[in-house]
Amino acid sequence: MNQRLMDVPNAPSTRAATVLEELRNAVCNGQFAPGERLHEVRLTEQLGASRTPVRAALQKLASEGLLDHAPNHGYRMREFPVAEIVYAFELRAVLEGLAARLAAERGLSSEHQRLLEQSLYDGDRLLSRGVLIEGDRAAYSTINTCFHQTVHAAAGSRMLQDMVRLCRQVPISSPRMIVEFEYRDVRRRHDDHQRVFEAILGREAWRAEMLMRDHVMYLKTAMIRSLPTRAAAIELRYSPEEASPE
Amino acid sequence: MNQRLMDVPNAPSTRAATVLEELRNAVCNGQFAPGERLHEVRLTEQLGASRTPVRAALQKLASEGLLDHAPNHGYRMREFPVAEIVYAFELRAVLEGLAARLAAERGLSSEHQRLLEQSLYDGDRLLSRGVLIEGDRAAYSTINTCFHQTVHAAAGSRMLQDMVRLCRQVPISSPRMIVEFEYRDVRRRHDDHQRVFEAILGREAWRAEMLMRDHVMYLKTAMIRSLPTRAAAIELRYSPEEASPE
DNA sequence: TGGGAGCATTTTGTATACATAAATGTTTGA
DNA sequence: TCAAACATTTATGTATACAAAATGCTCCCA
Repeated sequence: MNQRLMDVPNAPSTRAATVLEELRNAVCNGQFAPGERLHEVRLTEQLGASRTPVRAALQKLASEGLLDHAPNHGYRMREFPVAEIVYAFELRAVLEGLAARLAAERGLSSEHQRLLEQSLYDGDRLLSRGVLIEGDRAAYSTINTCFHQTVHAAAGSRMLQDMVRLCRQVPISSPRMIVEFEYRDVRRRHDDHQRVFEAILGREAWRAEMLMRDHVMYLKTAMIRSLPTRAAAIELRYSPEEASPE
Repeated sequence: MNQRLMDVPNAPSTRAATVLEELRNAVCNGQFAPGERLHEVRLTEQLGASRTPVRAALQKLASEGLLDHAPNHGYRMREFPVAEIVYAFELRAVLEGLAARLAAERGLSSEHQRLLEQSLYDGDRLLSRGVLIEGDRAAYSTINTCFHQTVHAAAGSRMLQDMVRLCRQVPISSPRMIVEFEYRDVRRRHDDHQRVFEAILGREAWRAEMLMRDHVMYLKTAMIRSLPTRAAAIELRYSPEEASPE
């Protein structure tokens, strides 16, 4: 049986959870400039809760890598240079590649298989018209998320799931990254999904890994293509700093 | 110049930092049984601080994945089945592989190159006797850590470094994993380092990734070999659960 | 005997007062 | 005019009191 079917979806029971959710949204949507300080008392007024839950939220976000914290100096918004955003995609690529491989090695549960087939079917239907219309963007995003999350779940490692989540919540700060959404592009991504699914189902571990990895790398290149200024692209030709390690 | 050379090494300035350090050690060394509850007040007495810093430490450890937390139900020690520990090695393998590739793509700073050469030189010296003596274990551990951390730093991604750190602090609970420490074994690992370094220095990105990845996978197999009971090994022939995803 | 309602206890969540450290601004001396 | 030291302000760290939720227990009743 499906446990927890009747749960109220994500009703934050405690004030700490509410505050955390609001703060995370604010942080991820670029409400704070890089390096900006987040004063506890100011947030207190802004969020309508005492310092305790606010501090809890700040600590959590800091440990997720979104904020910086120095003892007795409070929290600051982290800076996310373009290079770090690109690295997040590289990380996702190897992590999701690993997830696909593990899923192939373990095999799919019937429920996971059903979910994957469902999302492939929905994608087929969406693309069957040959053109994309208003609202398809959100619909495909849902389908896409379902496919990926199911693969992560099928890999069976909580740590892996957590890490992918961390990669995905990196604030795409400056250039409000708009991933391309032309028919050809979505078609390509959907075909990728199809192949990954076949590889997992056929227990072709190595192939599943490579396909998924390249699938995410494709997103990376799309993101880089969408960078508005040439300056951002130049920022990517980083060179190693002479800073001392660790 | 080397900045921060005269720092007192890791003197935890605040009580919260002290408590966090102590609690993390306790948790990682298996002081708590899987599923055991960690009462705030009890820890308060045990650690000699009020609930505030204790709670902060608990929250941090929970967000690192070492503890579980349910609102109004407190914190519990997480369970780490053998499979999850093996997954941690798989994760390390792909993450450190990525680190080696990025280091090769970016190129080494002179300081990073120096550190890598130093650790290789030290390893050579340690192994030149042809046998291992008392104390070599700790010495090689230091050398090994230096090599790996330098590669991570050379990759230039903080998120990557954080994730590797998470992988490395998984509590090796049940079978107090003793990695083999025979001469042949250490020799092999040292040779791996040598090759990885050459690949990075020669900007052979793909080769660096594969070599590092396999280097860590070798550790994984050594760990599995060292599992005491056959029961643990059987535990690895996991099959997908029929649980509902997400 | 079994089950459940209701109270007591325990434990966590929240607010807040106080302590302490940083940052700021001002005064004073050369 | 500048700088160093002191005083003031501000912000974070810590402790604790109170509120609310969960747990466990007793006792009653069918």
